[in-house]
Amino acid sequence: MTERSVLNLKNMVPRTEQQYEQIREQKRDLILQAALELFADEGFHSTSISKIAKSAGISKGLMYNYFESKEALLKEIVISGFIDLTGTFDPNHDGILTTEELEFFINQTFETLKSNTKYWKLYFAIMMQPSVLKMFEDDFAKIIRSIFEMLEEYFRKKGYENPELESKLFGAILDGLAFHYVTDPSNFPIEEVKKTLINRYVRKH
Amino acid sequence: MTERSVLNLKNMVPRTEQQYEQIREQKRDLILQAALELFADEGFHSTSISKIAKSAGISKGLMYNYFESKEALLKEIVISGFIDLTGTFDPNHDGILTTEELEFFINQTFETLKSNTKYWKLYFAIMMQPSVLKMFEDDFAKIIRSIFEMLEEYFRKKGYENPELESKLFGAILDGLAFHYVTDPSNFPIEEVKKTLINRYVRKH
DNA sequence: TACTTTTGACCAAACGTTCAGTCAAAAAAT
DNA sequence: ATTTTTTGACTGAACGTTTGGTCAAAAGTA
Repeated sequence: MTERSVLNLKNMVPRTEQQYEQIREQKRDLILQAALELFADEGFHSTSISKIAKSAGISKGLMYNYFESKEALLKEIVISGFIDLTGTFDPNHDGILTTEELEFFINQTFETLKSNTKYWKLYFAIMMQPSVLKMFEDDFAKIIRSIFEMLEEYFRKKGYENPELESKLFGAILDGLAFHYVTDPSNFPIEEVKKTLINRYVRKH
Repeated sequence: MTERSVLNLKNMVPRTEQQYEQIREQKRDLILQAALELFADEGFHSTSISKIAKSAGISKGLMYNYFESKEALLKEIVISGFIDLTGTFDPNHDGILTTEELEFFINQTFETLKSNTKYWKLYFAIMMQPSVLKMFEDDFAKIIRSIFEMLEEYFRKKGYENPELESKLFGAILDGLAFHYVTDPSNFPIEEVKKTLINRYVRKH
């Protein structure tokens, strides 16, 4: 105590920075979680800042201590989620997709589909709204393009007749399955579908 | 004019009513078209009644002469569009899907995808918002269920190992392709994908 | 005149955002 | 040990704006 006061003559801090930082981070996560849930369930425009604040157990005003705006809040949720989602593709970042990596990616995708359904919902909703999508497409485009290039190369290596077509078909199938799953999870045989997909694209050829 | 008044003795406002009706119908279609376009591009909540009115070339107040509310307007667009879309499935309404009918349905689906992209966009956006979807799910559920039942029966008849799984996979693939097409039509090889799909599901087995 | 159609000013409600001020907690001074 | 000072998380009333919806009046048509 006396030590500190000697050491911190200039820096007069009532609560330690660490403490503040910890409180802030926890609360930030709380807000992000509440916002994701509401954005996914009710849509971006139908979800008011007040509703998010209430769901996170804080005041409306405090929201603006943590996030610059409602848009900035959405942006952080969507972009960080997208990076999480696509991060399991080509995990060693060598630009080449092996059979094992593709199987791993499919497995991971279905795993996040179950564990993070809310994010997938939000993602699909955003992809359908050009006025909102503009906020993200720069961030998305690069990642998506590189994924499709690697997929194409994978199918070429595997001897498919039309690799470009096959890569787009594969992407569409994966998104279609995800779409149907989030629309009605209880009636979708996700495990069997996953097996079928792996059999069709990984084991064969 | 004198001619007309002679011809219409009993009906005090006869031919005029016809004219009015025709004008009304035309204007209604104009509004529906403008609204579909805006709802699809900007989203339901971001599209104001004023914007639709301006786009249709009429006043805001007149909108309420043609539609009870903004919600009723959306409802009519979505439901009538959905009926149009699914009407080409089992066209003779005998509850049984033939090979030719399935091929016809796939062709029709891809045709509407190209000619009615805006509707598909709106449909996907709505499917992702439970709070909005509630307005429609009663109307959708019956149709969707019957389609999947017929698909399942089709695959059973064709000798597929797991018809239920296969029908859900087929539905997901079709929606996935539609989703990717409306997201970026210019980069999607829709014709080749259609051929591949028909080859895979109609010609084989 | 009798009618329908059309307009845009108007309303209450809800929105995102701001901000003056409160508070508990901890450091510093006593 | 006690008191004072300093901090930033936190609140909610208030703001300007936009919204879906209404309505009296004007315009058009017979």
